[in-house]
Amino acid sequence: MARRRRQANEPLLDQKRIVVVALELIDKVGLHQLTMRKLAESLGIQAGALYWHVKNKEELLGLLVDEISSKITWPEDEISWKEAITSWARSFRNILHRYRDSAEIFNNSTFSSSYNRFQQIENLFYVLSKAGFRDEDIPWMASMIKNHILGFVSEEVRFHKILEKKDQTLEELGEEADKMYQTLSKDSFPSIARLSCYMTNPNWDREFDMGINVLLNGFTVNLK
Amino acid sequence: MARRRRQANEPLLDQKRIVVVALELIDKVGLHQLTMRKLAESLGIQAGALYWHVKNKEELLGLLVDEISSKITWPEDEISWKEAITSWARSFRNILHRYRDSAEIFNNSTFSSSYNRFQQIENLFYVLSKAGFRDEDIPWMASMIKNHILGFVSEEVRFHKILEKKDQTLEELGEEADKMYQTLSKDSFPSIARLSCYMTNPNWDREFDMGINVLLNGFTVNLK
DNA sequence: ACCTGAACACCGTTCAAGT
DNA sequence: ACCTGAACACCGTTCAAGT
Repeated sequence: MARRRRQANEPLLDQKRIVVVALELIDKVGLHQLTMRKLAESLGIQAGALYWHVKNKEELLGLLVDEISSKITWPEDEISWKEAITSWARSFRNILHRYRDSAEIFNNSTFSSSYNRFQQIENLFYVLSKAGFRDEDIPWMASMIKNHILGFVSEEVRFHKILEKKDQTLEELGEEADKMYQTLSKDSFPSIARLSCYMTNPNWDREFDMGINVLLNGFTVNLK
Repeated sequence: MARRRRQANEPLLDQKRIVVVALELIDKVGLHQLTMRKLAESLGIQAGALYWHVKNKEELLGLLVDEISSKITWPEDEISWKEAITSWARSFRNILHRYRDSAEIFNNSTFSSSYNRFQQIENLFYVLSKAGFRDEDIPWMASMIKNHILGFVSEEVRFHKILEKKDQTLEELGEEADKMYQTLSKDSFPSIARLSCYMTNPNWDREFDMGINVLLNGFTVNLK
């Protein structure tokens, strides 16, 4: 297959390339190290040039959300609405894990028009509608599902980051735990003390699915 | 009551005063304008002095979360577990609305030992435990409730901010809507088009309570 | 139309030195 | 012990000028 040669006047940049390289950069250095200047360096251009293609950093983050959203998959149409939403939710979670810090990007991005995000919402609305829920309830139900997924994965990531940190500097484990049990003294927080083993050793996959089940059953009980 | 005079050697700063002034500053200028330098100016000291009292900005944000958490109230012990959690959730939501951008602060703060946050978790665990749920399920159930509240309020705030912006620069309304219906053309997104009236005109109070109900009923169905 | 070069107005954090 | 002064190593964004 003949590779297309770069035209003399062909621009070095376009939004797609910026987005792809930005995601690669985040994968390497993390979201809080993604700067317009470092992104420009990765692209081999000056920082100012980015502003010809995107309005500002906020818009760039919106484009990243859109790109990531495009990877989320829906199952075939043959199954029940509960199976469909569960399958979609799992795909969403997997994608959030595939792109470093992407849950944080989703949380911080101000809602704006975005084709692939709307595609996901459209599908979710469609499935809930076909399931027989009332039009006026569907948007906030969809929103609850989305919030659960993003909140859940955010917590997973927070947890993993703490573990990583403790592997690096092992003395912080003791230091942190000390601080805990200084102010916290088991007497003041008996329930936390009793349940702490379940907090520090969660079964993420199971709890994610349980959460989805709680929502879907809750919807059925309340609204059907 | 005699007001205590400032001792000659009494420090200008302590964590409590820093936290209070930081919250005031956020109330005036918003979270993304809270900088260590502006905070120092509000306190009448140099920026570097802050680092004697807090490790860094992240720790400061953690202290803010703790301070805000201390304002959330639990009802008396006489009522059912569902009423208790509903009442607490409403209080949490009210507090998040009382402190500007506080949902964002909660979302971005990495979990650390904090007395008042633990107080809330302890109470939530206690109520769920007394309600008869299994120990191993309580932490992720509590987490779901928290995620719903934070996600819900975050969306409320996003929504309000969009409305504010559109009041200021009214031409953006048309521009934004244009962008929408250019890429979105109602044919591609029929469900969104049909439900958009419920998206742009939500009944926040009702939908918040409905969400809590969905969770509590879902818990009952799945786990009891 | 697209990009460079250079500037503007900021940041968080550190640290010797003062008191 | 607590704070100042000043620096270090950065940011996002703008914009005349080049091609």
